[in-house]
Amino acid sequence: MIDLKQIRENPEQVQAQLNLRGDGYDLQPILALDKQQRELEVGRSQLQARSNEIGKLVGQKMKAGAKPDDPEILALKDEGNRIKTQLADLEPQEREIKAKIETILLTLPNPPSPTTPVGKTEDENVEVRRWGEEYLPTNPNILPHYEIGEKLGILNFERSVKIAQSRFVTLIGAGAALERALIQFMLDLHTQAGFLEMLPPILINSASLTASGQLPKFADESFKCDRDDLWLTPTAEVPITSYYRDEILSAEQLPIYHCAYTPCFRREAGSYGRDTRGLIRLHQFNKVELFKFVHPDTSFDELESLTQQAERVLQALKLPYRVMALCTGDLGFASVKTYDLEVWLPSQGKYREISSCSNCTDFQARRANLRFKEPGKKGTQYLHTLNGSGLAIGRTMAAILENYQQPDGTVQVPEVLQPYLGRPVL
RNA sequence: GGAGAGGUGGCAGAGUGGUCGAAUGCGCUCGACUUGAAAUCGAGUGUACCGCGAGGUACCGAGGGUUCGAAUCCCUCCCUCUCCGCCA
Repeated sequence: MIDLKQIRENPEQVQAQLNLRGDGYDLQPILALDKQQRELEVGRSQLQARSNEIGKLVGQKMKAGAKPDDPEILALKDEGNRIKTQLADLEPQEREIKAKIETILLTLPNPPSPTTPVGKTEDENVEVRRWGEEYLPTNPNILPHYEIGEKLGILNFERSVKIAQSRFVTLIGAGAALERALIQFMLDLHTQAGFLEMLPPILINSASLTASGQLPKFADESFKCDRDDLWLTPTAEVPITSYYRDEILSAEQLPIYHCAYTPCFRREAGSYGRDTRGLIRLHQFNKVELFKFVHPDTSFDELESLTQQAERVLQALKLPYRVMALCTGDLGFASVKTYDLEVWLPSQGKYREISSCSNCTDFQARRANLRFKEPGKKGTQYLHTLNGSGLAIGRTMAAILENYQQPDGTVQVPEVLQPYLGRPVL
Protein backbone atom coordinates (compact mmCIF):
# COMPACT_ATOMS: atom_id res chain seq x y z
CA MET A 1 0.00 0.00 0.00
CA ILE A 2 1.27 3.44 -0.86
CA ASP A 3 1.54 5.88 2.02
CA LEU A 4 -1.46 8.20 1.73
CA LYS A 5 0.68 11.02 3.08
CA GLN A 6 3.09 10.44 0.20
CA ILE A 7 0.24 10.78 -2.30
CA ARG A 8 -1.06 13.89 -0.58
CA GLU A 9 2.32 15.60 -0.44
CA ASN A 10 3.82 14.56 -3.79
CA PRO A 11 0.88 13.72 -6.05
CA GLU A 12 2.66 14.55 -9.33
CA GLN A 13 5.69 12.49 -8.47
CA VAL A 14 3.68 9.43 -7.41
CA GLN A 15 1.46 9.75 -10.46
CA ALA A 16 4.51 9.89 -12.75
CA GLN A 17 5.98 6.77 -11.13
CA LEU A 18 2.71 4.88 -11.49
CA ASN A 19 2.44 5.91 -15.12
CA LEU A 20 5.67 4.01 -15.76
CA ARG A 21 3.77 0.83 -15.00
CA GLY A 22 1.06 1.59 -17.53
CA ASP A 23 -2.10 3.60 -18.00
CA GLY A 24 -5.13 3.65 -15.80
CA TYR A 25 -3.76 4.86 -12.51
CA ASP A 26 -5.44 8.12 -11.57
CA LEU A 27 -4.73 9.73 -8.22
CA GLN A 28 -7.28 12.53 -8.61
CA PRO A 29 -10.21 10.65 -7.00
CA ILE A 30 -8.20 9.67 -3.98
CA LEU A 31 -6.88 13.20 -3.54
CA ALA A 32 -10.41 14.60 -3.64
CA LEU A 33 -11.69 12.01 -1.17
CA ASP A 34 -8.77 12.66 1.14
CA LYS A 35 -9.54 16.38 1.21
CA GLN A 36 -13.20 15.69 1.96
CA GLN A 37 -12.34 13.23 4.67
CA ARG A 38 -10.05 15.64 6.43
CA GLU A 39 -12.63 18.39 6.38
CA LEU A 40 -15.23 16.09 7.85
CA GLU A 41 -12.79 14.93 10.47
CA VAL A 42 -12.11 18.44 11.75
CA GLY A 43 -15.82 19.12 12.29
CA ARG A 44 -16.48 15.71 13.78
CA SER A 45 -13.65 15.78 16.26
CA GLN A 46 -14.69 19.24 17.49
CA LEU A 47 -18.20 17.97 18.14
CA GLN A 48 -16.81 14.96 19.88
CA ALA A 49 -14.59 17.13 22.06
CA ARG A 50 -17.64 19.07 23.22
CA SER A 51 -19.56 15.88 23.77
CA ASN A 52 -16.77 14.49 25.93
CA GLU A 53 -16.73 17.74 27.87
CA ILE A 54 -20.47 17.52 28.54
CA GLY A 55 -20.10 13.96 29.71
CA LYS A 56 -17.46 15.00 32.20
CA LEU A 57 -19.42 18.03 33.39
CA VAL A 58 -22.53 15.99 34.10
CA GLY A 59 -20.48 13.46 35.98
CA GLN A 60 -18.86 16.14 38.12
CA LYS A 61 -22.14 17.85 38.94
CA MET A 62 -23.88 14.62 39.84
CA LYS A 63 -21.01 13.72 42.12
CA ALA A 64 -21.26 17.16 43.73
CA GLY A 65 -24.87 16.36 44.58
CA ALA A 66 -26.90 17.75 41.71
CA LYS A 67 -30.20 16.01 41.07
CA PRO A 68 -30.84 14.34 37.72
CA ASP A 69 -33.67 16.78 37.05
CA ASP A 70 -31.61 19.87 37.89
CA PRO A 71 -32.18 22.41 35.07
CA GLU A 72 -28.46 22.71 34.48
CA ILE A 73 -28.11 18.96 34.04
CA LEU A 74 -31.12 18.83 31.77
CA ALA A 75 -29.65 21.57 29.56
CA LEU A 76 -26.39 19.68 29.25
CA LYS A 77 -28.18 16.44 28.44
CA ASP A 78 -30.16 18.26 25.84
CA GLU A 79 -27.02 19.65 24.21
CA GLY A 80 -25.47 16.20 24.35
CA ASN A 81 -28.44 14.77 22.54
CA ARG A 82 -28.25 17.41 19.84
CA ILE A 83 -24.57 16.67 19.29
CA LYS A 84 -25.37 13.00 19.10
CA THR A 85 -27.78 13.68 16.27
CA GLN A 86 -25.21 15.70 14.39
CA LEU A 87 -22.58 13.03 14.86
CA ALA A 88 -24.97 10.37 13.65
CA ASP A 89 -25.05 12.32 10.41
CA LEU A 90 -21.31 13.02 10.08
CA GLU A 91 -19.84 9.72 11.23
CA PRO A 92 -21.25 7.46 8.47
CA GLN A 93 -20.21 10.00 5.84
CA GLU A 94 -16.64 10.01 7.07
CA ARG A 95 -16.53 6.25 7.48
CA GLU A 96 -17.75 5.74 3.94
CA ILE A 97 -15.15 8.07 2.51
CA LYS A 98 -12.41 6.39 4.51
CA ALA A 99 -13.52 3.01 3.19
CA LYS A 100 -13.45 4.31 -0.37
CA ILE A 101 -9.93 5.64 0.13
CA GLU A 102 -8.82 2.31 1.57
CA THR A 103 -10.35 0.42 -1.34
CA ILE A 104 -8.53 2.54 -3.89
CA LEU A 105 -5.26 2.40 -1.97
CA LEU A 106 -5.38 -1.38 -1.90
CA THR A 107 -5.60 -1.53 -5.68
CA LEU A 108 -2.68 0.83 -6.40
CA PRO A 109 0.63 -0.93 -7.10
CA ASN A 110 3.97 -0.02 -5.56
CA PRO A 111 5.62 2.86 -7.49
CA PRO A 112 8.74 1.49 -9.25
CA SER A 113 12.24 2.31 -8.10
CA PRO A 114 14.18 4.85 -10.19
CA THR A 115 16.71 2.05 -10.75
CA THR A 116 14.11 -0.11 -12.50
CA PRO A 117 14.46 0.12 -16.29
CA VAL A 118 11.57 1.89 -17.98
CA GLY A 119 9.55 -0.19 -20.41
CA LYS A 120 6.10 -1.43 -21.30
CA THR A 121 6.36 -5.19 -21.82
CA GLU A 122 8.67 -8.04 -20.96
CA ASP A 123 10.51 -7.41 -24.23
CA GLU A 124 12.02 -4.38 -22.60
CA ASN A 125 13.45 -6.25 -19.63
CA VAL A 126 17.18 -5.77 -19.38
CA GLU A 127 19.72 -8.57 -19.22
CA VAL A 128 22.08 -7.93 -16.33
CA ARG A 129 24.40 -10.93 -16.56
CA ARG A 130 24.71 -14.44 -17.85
CA TRP A 131 26.26 -17.48 -16.18
CA GLY A 132 27.34 -20.96 -17.16
CA GLU A 133 27.52 -20.81 -20.94
CA GLU A 134 30.20 -23.50 -20.70
CA TYR A 135 27.48 -25.81 -19.37
CA LEU A 136 25.16 -25.35 -22.35
CA PRO A 137 24.39 -28.87 -23.58
CA THR A 138 26.02 -30.01 -26.82
CA ASN A 139 23.67 -32.93 -27.44
CA PRO A 140 21.71 -31.89 -30.59
CA ASN A 141 18.65 -34.13 -30.08
CA ILE A 142 17.31 -33.06 -26.75
CA LEU A 143 13.74 -34.11 -25.98
CA PRO A 144 11.41 -31.78 -24.10
CA HIS A 145 11.48 -32.58 -20.40
CA TYR A 146 7.93 -33.98 -20.41
CA GLU A 147 8.79 -36.43 -23.15
CA ILE A 148 11.99 -37.70 -21.58
CA GLY A 149 10.25 -37.75 -18.23
CA GLU A 150 7.41 -39.91 -19.48
CA LYS A 151 9.88 -42.14 -21.32
CA LEU A 152 11.76 -42.68 -18.09
CA GLY A 153 8.45 -43.31 -16.33
CA ILE A 154 9.12 -40.72 -13.64
CA LEU A 155 6.17 -38.40 -14.29
CA ASN A 156 2.67 -38.70 -15.66
CA PHE A 157 0.33 -35.97 -16.82
CA GLU A 158 -2.39 -38.05 -18.46
CA ARG A 159 -3.41 -39.97 -15.37
CA SER A 160 -3.16 -36.82 -13.23
CA VAL A 161 -6.13 -35.46 -15.18
CA LYS A 162 -8.17 -38.30 -13.68
CA ILE A 163 -7.09 -37.35 -10.21
CA ALA A 164 -7.54 -33.61 -10.62
CA GLN A 165 -7.53 -31.72 -13.93
CA SER A 166 -5.15 -30.69 -16.65
CA ARG A 167 -2.11 -28.77 -15.43
CA PHE A 168 -1.39 -31.28 -12.67
CA VAL A 169 1.36 -33.85 -12.51
CA THR A 170 2.15 -37.03 -10.63
CA LEU A 171 5.79 -37.83 -9.99
CA ILE A 172 6.76 -41.47 -9.79
CA GLY A 173 9.77 -43.33 -8.47
CA ALA A 174 12.96 -41.46 -9.25
CA GLY A 175 10.88 -38.45 -10.30
CA ALA A 176 9.32 -38.16 -6.85
CA ALA A 177 12.70 -38.78 -5.26
CA LEU A 178 14.32 -36.11 -7.43
CA GLU A 179 11.67 -33.56 -6.43
CA ARG A 180 12.30 -34.38 -2.78
CA ALA A 181 16.07 -34.26 -3.26
CA LEU A 182 15.85 -30.83 -4.86
CA ILE A 183 13.77 -29.49 -1.98
CA GLN A 184 16.16 -30.91 0.58
CA PHE A 185 19.23 -29.69 -1.29
CA MET A 186 17.92 -26.14 -1.66
CA LEU A 187 16.82 -25.89 1.96
CA ASP A 188 20.23 -27.12 3.10
CA LEU A 189 21.97 -24.54 0.93
CA HIS A 190 19.84 -21.69 2.27
CA THR A 191 19.84 -22.67 5.93
CA GLN A 192 23.63 -22.89 5.75
CA ALA A 193 23.59 -19.32 4.45
CA GLY A 194 21.61 -18.15 7.48
CA PHE A 195 18.03 -18.43 6.28
CA LEU A 196 15.90 -19.88 9.07
CA GLU A 197 13.61 -22.58 7.75
CA MET A 198 9.84 -22.41 8.17
CA LEU A 199 7.08 -24.81 7.30
CA PRO A 200 3.98 -22.58 7.42
CA PRO A 201 0.29 -23.29 6.93
CA ILE A 202 -0.59 -23.41 3.25
CA LEU A 203 -4.28 -22.72 3.79
CA ILE A 204 -4.31 -19.02 4.48
CA ASN A 205 -6.94 -16.42 5.27
CA SER A 206 -7.97 -13.33 3.32
CA ALA A 207 -6.13 -10.95 5.63
CA SER A 208 -2.87 -12.73 4.80
CA LEU A 209 -3.48 -12.49 1.07
CA THR A 210 -4.37 -8.82 1.42
CA ALA A 211 -1.20 -8.14 3.38
CA SER A 212 1.10 -9.39 0.66
CA GLY A 213 -0.90 -7.88 -2.18
CA GLN A 214 -2.79 -10.76 -3.84
CA LEU A 215 -6.11 -9.41 -2.60
CA PRO A 216 -8.31 -7.63 -3.43
CA LYS A 217 -7.07 -7.21 -7.00
CA PHE A 218 -5.95 -10.72 -7.90
CA ALA A 219 -8.60 -12.92 -6.32
CA ASP A 220 -9.00 -14.78 -9.62
CA GLU A 221 -5.45 -16.06 -9.38
CA SER A 222 -5.90 -18.10 -6.20
CA PHE A 223 -7.93 -21.16 -5.26
CA LYS A 224 -10.48 -20.54 -2.55
CA CYS A 225 -12.06 -22.96 -0.09
CA ASP A 226 -15.69 -22.19 -0.56
CA ARG A 227 -17.02 -22.72 2.94
CA ASP A 228 -14.23 -21.02 4.82
CA ASP A 229 -12.25 -17.84 4.72
CA LEU A 230 -9.28 -19.87 3.55
CA TRP A 231 -7.31 -19.97 0.33
CA LEU A 232 -4.60 -22.25 -1.02
CA THR A 233 -1.37 -20.32 -0.83
CA PRO A 234 0.00 -19.16 -4.19
CA THR A 235 3.49 -18.77 -2.70
CA ALA A 236 5.18 -19.08 0.69
CA GLU A 237 5.71 -15.34 0.53
CA VAL A 238 2.14 -14.94 1.78
CA PRO A 239 2.25 -16.99 5.00
CA ILE A 240 5.77 -15.76 5.82
CA THR A 241 4.75 -12.10 5.52
CA SER A 242 1.79 -12.66 7.79
CA TYR A 243 3.80 -14.62 10.33
CA TYR A 244 4.80 -11.26 11.79
CA ARG A 245 1.67 -9.34 10.81
CA ASP A 246 0.51 -6.64 13.29
CA GLU A 247 3.77 -6.82 15.20
CA ILE A 248 6.32 -4.24 16.24
CA LEU A 249 9.77 -5.79 16.00
CA SER A 250 12.86 -4.30 17.54
CA ALA A 251 15.57 -2.97 15.23
CA GLU A 252 18.12 -5.41 16.68
CA GLN A 253 16.08 -8.33 15.35
CA LEU A 254 16.67 -7.14 11.78
CA PRO A 255 17.48 -8.43 9.29
CA ILE A 256 15.40 -11.59 9.55
CA TYR A 257 16.06 -14.21 6.85
CA HIS A 258 13.67 -17.09 6.25
CA CYS A 259 13.42 -19.90 3.76
CA ALA A 260 10.45 -22.19 3.33
CA TYR A 261 9.38 -25.08 1.22
CA THR A 262 5.67 -25.13 0.35
CA PRO A 263 3.44 -26.38 -2.40
CA CYS A 264 2.02 -23.43 -4.34
CA PHE A 265 -1.37 -23.22 -6.01
CA ARG A 266 -2.30 -20.93 -8.86
CA ARG A 267 -5.38 -20.84 -11.05
CA GLU A 268 -3.42 -19.51 -14.03
CA ALA A 269 -6.54 -17.72 -15.19
CA GLY A 270 -5.92 -16.12 -18.55
CA SER A 271 -2.97 -18.25 -19.56
CA TYR A 272 -4.95 -21.03 -21.24
CA GLY A 273 -2.88 -21.35 -24.40
CA ARG A 274 0.52 -21.02 -22.75
CA ASP A 275 2.85 -23.79 -21.63
CA THR A 276 0.08 -26.34 -21.83
CA ARG A 277 2.54 -29.22 -21.71
CA GLY A 278 5.08 -30.10 -19.13
CA LEU A 279 6.14 -28.85 -15.74
CA ILE A 280 6.39 -25.17 -16.56
CA ARG A 281 2.90 -23.95 -15.68
CA LEU A 282 0.93 -26.14 -13.26
CA HIS A 283 -1.91 -25.39 -10.88
CA GLN A 284 0.12 -27.01 -8.12
CA PHE A 285 3.88 -26.88 -7.86
CA ASN A 286 6.56 -26.99 -5.21
CA LYS A 287 8.79 -24.08 -4.39
CA VAL A 288 11.50 -23.17 -1.94
CA GLU A 289 11.11 -19.51 -1.09
CA LEU A 290 13.58 -16.98 0.31
CA PHE A 291 12.30 -14.09 2.38
CA LYS A 292 13.89 -11.12 4.15
CA PHE A 293 12.59 -8.60 6.65
CA VAL A 294 15.08 -5.73 6.67
CA HIS A 295 15.81 -2.16 7.73
CA PRO A 296 14.66 0.31 5.03
CA ASP A 297 18.19 1.66 4.54
CA THR A 298 19.48 -1.73 3.43
CA SER A 299 16.76 -3.16 1.24
CA PHE A 300 18.38 -2.51 -2.15
CA ASP A 301 21.65 -4.10 -1.04
CA GLU A 302 19.61 -6.97 0.39
CA LEU A 303 17.95 -7.44 -2.99
CA GLU A 304 21.36 -7.93 -4.63
CA SER A 305 22.42 -10.52 -2.06
CA LEU A 306 19.04 -12.23 -2.17
CA THR A 307 19.33 -12.61 -5.93
CA GLN A 308 22.85 -13.97 -5.53
CA GLN A 309 21.59 -16.51 -3.01
CA ALA A 310 19.03 -17.77 -5.52
CA GLU A 311 21.74 -17.85 -8.20
CA ARG A 312 23.87 -20.11 -6.00
CA VAL A 313 21.30 -22.88 -6.47
CA LEU A 314 21.63 -22.75 -10.25
CA GLN A 315 25.39 -22.49 -10.01
CA ALA A 316 25.61 -25.52 -7.74
CA LEU A 317 23.42 -27.44 -10.17
CA LYS A 318 25.52 -26.17 -13.09
CA LEU A 319 22.47 -24.94 -14.97
CA PRO A 320 23.08 -22.04 -17.39
CA TYR A 321 21.02 -18.95 -16.64
CA ARG A 322 20.74 -15.24 -17.10
CA VAL A 323 19.61 -12.47 -14.77
CA MET A 324 17.00 -10.05 -16.05
CA ALA A 325 16.04 -6.72 -14.51
CA LEU A 326 12.29 -6.44 -15.06
CA CYS A 327 11.14 -3.21 -16.66
CA THR A 328 8.51 -0.97 -15.06
CA GLY A 329 5.71 -2.42 -17.19
CA ASP A 330 6.48 -6.03 -16.25
CA LEU A 331 6.99 -5.47 -12.53
CA GLY A 332 4.82 -7.34 -10.02
CA PHE A 333 2.16 -5.45 -8.08
CA ALA A 334 4.07 -5.18 -4.78
CA SER A 335 7.59 -4.80 -6.09
CA VAL A 336 9.65 -1.68 -6.84
CA LYS A 337 12.49 -3.67 -8.36
CA THR A 338 12.73 -7.27 -9.51
CA TYR A 339 15.41 -9.54 -10.89
CA ASP A 340 14.20 -12.65 -12.67
CA LEU A 341 16.52 -15.62 -12.98
CA GLU A 342 15.94 -17.43 -16.25
CA VAL A 343 17.30 -20.93 -16.79
CA TRP A 344 18.23 -22.35 -20.16
CA LEU A 345 15.64 -24.76 -21.57
CA PRO A 346 17.23 -26.49 -24.60
CA SER A 347 13.99 -27.90 -26.02
CA GLN A 348 12.54 -24.40 -26.25
CA GLY A 349 15.83 -22.81 -27.24
CA LYS A 350 15.34 -20.05 -24.72
CA TYR A 351 15.76 -18.93 -21.17
CA ARG A 352 12.70 -19.38 -18.93
CA GLU A 353 11.88 -17.80 -15.58
CA ILE A 354 12.81 -20.00 -12.63
CA SER A 355 13.07 -17.39 -9.87
CA SER A 356 11.83 -13.89 -9.24
CA CYS A 357 13.55 -11.74 -6.59
CA SER A 358 11.79 -8.58 -5.50
CA ASN A 359 12.19 -5.66 -3.18
CA CYS A 360 8.70 -4.73 -1.96
CA THR A 361 9.99 -1.90 0.25
CA ASP A 362 7.33 -0.88 2.80
CA PHE A 363 4.41 -1.80 0.52
CA GLN A 364 3.61 -5.16 2.13
CA ALA A 365 4.73 -4.02 5.58
CA ARG A 366 2.17 -1.23 5.50
CA ARG A 367 -0.58 -3.63 4.43
CA ALA A 368 0.54 -6.11 7.06
CA ASN A 369 0.93 -3.41 9.72
CA LEU A 370 4.41 -4.74 10.33
CA ARG A 371 6.73 -2.26 11.96
CA PHE A 372 9.95 -2.01 13.90
CA LYS A 373 11.22 0.29 16.57
CA GLU A 374 14.70 1.70 16.85
CA PRO A 375 15.83 2.15 20.45
CA GLY A 376 16.21 5.82 21.30
CA LYS A 377 14.10 6.86 18.30
CA LYS A 378 10.53 8.03 18.72
CA GLY A 379 7.74 6.10 17.10
CA THR A 380 7.84 3.15 14.76
CA GLN A 381 8.75 2.61 11.11
CA TYR A 382 7.56 0.17 8.52
CA LEU A 383 10.28 -2.30 7.65
CA HIS A 384 11.05 -3.54 4.16
CA THR A 385 10.25 -7.00 2.80
CA LEU A 386 11.96 -8.94 0.04
CA ASN A 387 11.14 -12.27 -1.48
CA GLY A 388 12.66 -14.55 -4.06
CA SER A 389 12.24 -18.08 -5.28
CA GLY A 390 15.16 -20.27 -4.39
CA LEU A 391 13.93 -21.99 -6.62
CA ALA A 392 10.75 -23.24 -8.27
CA ILE A 393 11.23 -27.00 -7.97
CA GLY A 394 9.23 -28.18 -10.99
CA ARG A 395 10.98 -25.81 -13.35
CA THR A 396 14.32 -26.87 -11.90
CA MET A 397 13.43 -30.48 -12.58
CA ALA A 398 12.49 -29.55 -16.14
CA ALA A 399 15.84 -27.80 -16.61
CA ILE A 400 17.73 -30.81 -15.26
CA LEU A 401 15.82 -33.29 -17.44
CA GLU A 402 16.78 -31.27 -20.49
CA ASN A 403 20.25 -29.91 -19.77
CA TYR A 404 21.50 -33.19 -18.31
CA GLN A 405 20.01 -35.37 -21.03
CA GLN A 406 22.44 -37.78 -22.69
CA PRO A 407 22.35 -39.18 -26.25
CA ASP A 408 21.41 -42.65 -24.94
CA GLY A 409 18.15 -41.29 -23.50
CA THR A 410 19.25 -41.29 -19.90
CA VAL A 411 19.58 -38.24 -17.70
CA GLN A 412 22.60 -37.58 -15.55
CA VAL A 413 22.01 -36.54 -11.95
CA PRO A 414 23.77 -33.25 -11.12
CA GLU A 415 26.76 -33.93 -8.92
CA VAL A 416 25.50 -32.04 -5.89
CA LEU A 417 22.25 -34.01 -5.94
CA GLN A 418 23.84 -37.45 -6.13
CA PRO A 419 24.35 -37.75 -2.36
CA TYR A 420 20.66 -36.87 -1.89
CA LEU A 421 19.41 -39.24 -4.53
CA GLY A 422 21.92 -42.04 -4.14
CA ARG A 423 22.31 -42.57 -7.87
CA PRO A 424 24.27 -40.95 -10.72
CA VAL A 425 21.78 -41.47 -13.54
CA LEU A 426 18.03 -41.48 -14.07
C1' G B 1 -19.59 -32.56 16.37
C1' G B 2 -21.20 -31.72 22.08
C1' A B 3 -20.27 -28.77 26.72
C1' G B 4 -17.86 -24.77 29.07
C1' A B 5 -14.34 -20.50 29.76
C1' G B 6 -12.27 -16.24 27.84
C1' G B 7 -10.48 -12.03 24.47
C1' U B 8 -7.65 -5.21 28.32
C1' G B 9 -0.99 -1.75 26.99
C1' G B 10 5.82 -5.27 25.18
C1' C B 11 4.17 -9.37 28.77
C1' A B 12 1.32 -10.82 33.22
C1' G B 13 -3.00 -9.01 35.30
C1' A B 14 -6.84 -5.48 37.92
C1' G B 15 -10.91 -2.75 36.60
C1' U B 16 -18.62 -4.31 36.15
C1' G B 17 -21.63 3.13 34.12
C1' G B 18 -18.62 8.97 35.33
C1' U B 19 -12.04 13.06 36.04
C1' C B 20 -10.04 5.31 32.90
C1' G B 21 -5.69 5.61 27.88
C1' A B 22 -6.76 2.53 31.87
C1' A B 23 -4.28 0.28 38.88
C1' U B 24 -0.36 -3.02 40.13
C1' G B 25 3.75 -6.22 38.90
C1' C B 26 7.44 -7.60 35.30
C1' G B 27 10.14 -5.76 31.26
C1' C B 28 12.43 -1.47 28.97
C1' U B 29 14.86 3.77 29.08
C1' C B 30 17.29 7.57 31.92
C1' G B 31 19.31 9.05 36.67
C1' A B 32 21.29 8.10 41.87
C1' C B 33 24.19 4.67 44.84
C1' U B 34 28.75 1.23 43.33
C1' U B 35 35.75 0.48 41.33
C1' G B 36 32.23 -2.29 37.84
C1' A B 37 27.91 -5.26 38.16
C1' A B 38 23.81 -7.18 40.97
C1' A B 39 20.41 -5.55 44.53
C1' U B 40 18.00 -1.00 46.00
C1' C B 41 15.89 3.93 45.27
C1' G B 42 13.90 7.99 41.95
C1' A B 43 11.82 9.57 37.18
C1' G B 44 9.91 8.08 32.63
C1' U B 45 7.83 4.43 29.22
C1' G B 46 1.26 2.44 23.97
C1' U B 47 -0.27 3.27 18.82
C1' A B 48 -2.51 6.04 14.96
C1' C B 49 -4.70 10.37 12.91
C1' C B 50 -5.63 15.96 12.70
C1' G B 51 -3.10 20.70 13.91
C1' C B 52 2.66 25.41 12.78
C1' G B 53 1.60 25.06 17.93
C1' A B 54 -1.11 24.87 22.41
C1' G B 55 -3.86 20.97 21.91
C1' G B 56 -7.68 17.65 20.00
C1' U B 57 -9.76 12.83 18.33
C1' A B 58 -9.83 7.53 18.04
C1' C B 59 -8.37 2.71 19.89
C1' C B 60 -9.70 -2.27 26.11
C1' G B 61 -11.32 -8.85 19.72
C1' A B 62 -14.95 -6.65 15.44
C1' G B 63 -19.60 -4.34 14.38
C1' G B 64 -24.21 -2.35 16.16
C1' G B 65 -27.47 -0.60 20.38
C1' U B 66 -28.82 1.84 25.36
C1' U B 67 -26.94 6.55 27.85
C1' C B 68 -25.41 13.36 28.71
C1' G B 69 -21.37 9.64 29.46
C1' A B 70 -19.44 2.54 27.99
C1' A B 71 -13.35 -1.31 28.93
C1' U B 72 -17.80 -1.78 32.16
C1' C B 73 -24.89 -2.90 30.33
C1' C B 74 -27.62 -5.28 25.77
C1' C B 75 -27.45 -7.67 20.68
C1' U B 76 -24.74 -9.90 16.49
C1' C B 77 -20.28 -11.80 14.63
C1' C B 78 -15.07 -13.39 14.84
C1' C B 79 -11.17 -15.63 17.33
C1' U B 80 -8.58 -18.32 21.30
C1' C B 81 -8.43 -21.87 25.22
C1' U B 82 -10.26 -26.28 28.26
C1' C B 83 -13.00 -30.97 28.63
C1' C B 84 -15.66 -34.96 25.91
C1' G B 85 -16.28 -37.45 21.10
C1' C B 86 -13.90 -38.51 16.39
C1' C B 87 -9.31 -38.67 13.88
C1' A B 88 -3.43 -38.52 10.93
